[in-house]
Formats: sequence, C-alpha cells, structure tokens
Amino acid sequence: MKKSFRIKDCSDFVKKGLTDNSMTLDTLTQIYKSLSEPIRLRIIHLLMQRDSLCVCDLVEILQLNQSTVSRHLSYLKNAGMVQAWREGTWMHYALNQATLDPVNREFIESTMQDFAEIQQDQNRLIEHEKAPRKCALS
Amino acid sequence: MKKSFRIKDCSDFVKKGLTDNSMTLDTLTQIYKSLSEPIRLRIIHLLMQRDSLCVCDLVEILQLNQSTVSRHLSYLKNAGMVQAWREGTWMHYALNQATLDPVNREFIESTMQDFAEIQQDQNRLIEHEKAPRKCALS
DNA sequence: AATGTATATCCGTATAAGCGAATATAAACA
DNA sequence: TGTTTATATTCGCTTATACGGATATACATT
Repeated sequence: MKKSFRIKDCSDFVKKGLTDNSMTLDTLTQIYKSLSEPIRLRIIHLLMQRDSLCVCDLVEILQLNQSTVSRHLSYLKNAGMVQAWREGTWMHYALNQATLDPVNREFIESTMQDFAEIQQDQNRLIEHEKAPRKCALS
Repeated sequence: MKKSFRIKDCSDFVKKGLTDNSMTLDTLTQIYKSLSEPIRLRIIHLLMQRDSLCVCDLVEILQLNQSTVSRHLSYLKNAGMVQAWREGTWMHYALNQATLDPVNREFIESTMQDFAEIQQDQNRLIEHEKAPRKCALS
C-alpha cells in the first residue's frame, strides 16, 4: 500500500526538483543552499576528486550514518548538483559539473585543501581505495 | 538595564561573527548560506551596482519590511559579506569584495540580470535615485 | 521463494531560519 | 530636554533543516 505523502520530509530535501533548465532566483539560492552545509561540501569535494563514487564509499570515508549520507545525496540530487545511477545494488553519484557554474571552482578547490576535515577525507579516500571494493567492479 | 541574552535570536543571525581571516569549512558554508536566500541575493545584487547603499534605500527598492531588511543586512555583516558604517542617522552598507571570492562573480552577475525580481530591483534603483535623498548628501 | 546487501525513506525530535509587529537605541534637531 | 527619524533588536510564531534509529525497497544470490 502506498504510504501517505509527508510534507515534512518533502521539505527535508528541496521542495521541488529543479529538473527544468531555466535558472531562476530560487534555483540559484537552492544551489547555494546545497553548498551551505559542511557535510555536503565534503561530499562535493570528494566527488571532485573522482569521476563518481558509490554511497558505500562515501559512508565509509565520511564515517557518518548511512541515512545521513543518503539524505544529503538526495538533497544534492534534487538541487541538480549531482547525477545518480544504479549499478546492481549500488548507487553511484557524480558531480553535475554545469551546476557548479555559480561557484568559483578554482577558489574552493584550492581553499578547501587547507581544511583539516577535507584533508582527512582525502586521506581516507586513498586508504579506502587500497582495499578491494565490490562496488568498483564495473 | 541590560536585556538578557537570547539564544534564539543569536541563531537568527550567525552564531559568531567571522571576524578572523582564517577560512575554515564552517566559514565557507557560512558564506554560501548567506547567498542561499532570495532577499539576500537581491541585496547583494543591488550592492554590486553601487559603491554603497543606505538601509532606507534598500527598504524602498526591495519594498520589504524594515526589520526584514535590517535583519538580512545583519546576517550579511556577521558573515563578513558586507561592511557597514554610520553617517549621521544613516547606516551605509557596502559589499566586502573579498568574501565574494568563493562565488563565480561573472556568472552570477550575468545570470541574475535575467531574473524578473532582479530586473525590477534594478529599475526601482534607478527610479529611486531620481528623487533627492537625504541619506545621499555626503 | 527466501535471504542478504545496499540504499532510500519514515518517524520522532531538536535546532535553525524567517517574518511582521512592537520596542529599543542612536543621532539630529527644535 | 523633548521630539523626530533611521536603524537594530526583541518577541511570538511558523516553517525548514538536520540527525539517528527503524523500516521499506530494490536488486542479487542461493
């Protein structure tokens, strides 16, 4: 049976997906809002380092609750910041490069490298990739 | 008598002013958060058009409640996005250019010009300046 | 079909953000 | 000093955001 629609969880993400390509004041604020959260910036930084990452990679690297990571990824997807596709049981996420246009990419890439949390994520990414991963087979 | 400190209104702005110049992950998110609100983007756009504007200018151009405008300006000031100084009774606000580094300035300037609300603000700015203003004497 | 694994979503709860009306503060001036 | 004008802040309230634990869903494998 279909669950009833829950307004609260709807607003937990973005009110409506920004699927159309017409940029408005609200879509622009939505893009900045998706960048205004430390965990989401960490995710974006990690996705900048690789073509794509799987949810299980991110959960392990960020060392955060799976539901937390998944929720932030949904938020980013609804804001158009990332693309997602399924490969078997695994969901892969990749940056949607175009929606990063409103940010100074060079600035944030070089600035974020100095942040302790970001350096730690970077190190964990490298370490994580040393171990064989089922989600990276294809 | 000094009023008691109110936590709720503290969080209505930014928890602590970002006065020091050491950029952290939280200061970066704070900058993006200050851009993630339509009224604040409109204010920033207007301040991009002029060296500085007075609160009374903004209230009239934006056609918003004075407390709303003032609160958003406080938010921007605490996030380090704008500078403020007093001239007589009037408070003048100007963009702090350096804190716009994390954004793609050219992109948002050209993109925002296409937004209806921004065009309206732009027109009201021109109209507003045709009338003599006491706050613009100095 | 039954079970296991990966991920998304729900639920309850806590905190943050935003608004308008009202009030406080600060300077200007009569 | 009292009054006016400009601005900041408070208050009460509503809505949005975020989190962890639990549950639902989707695919894979036996």
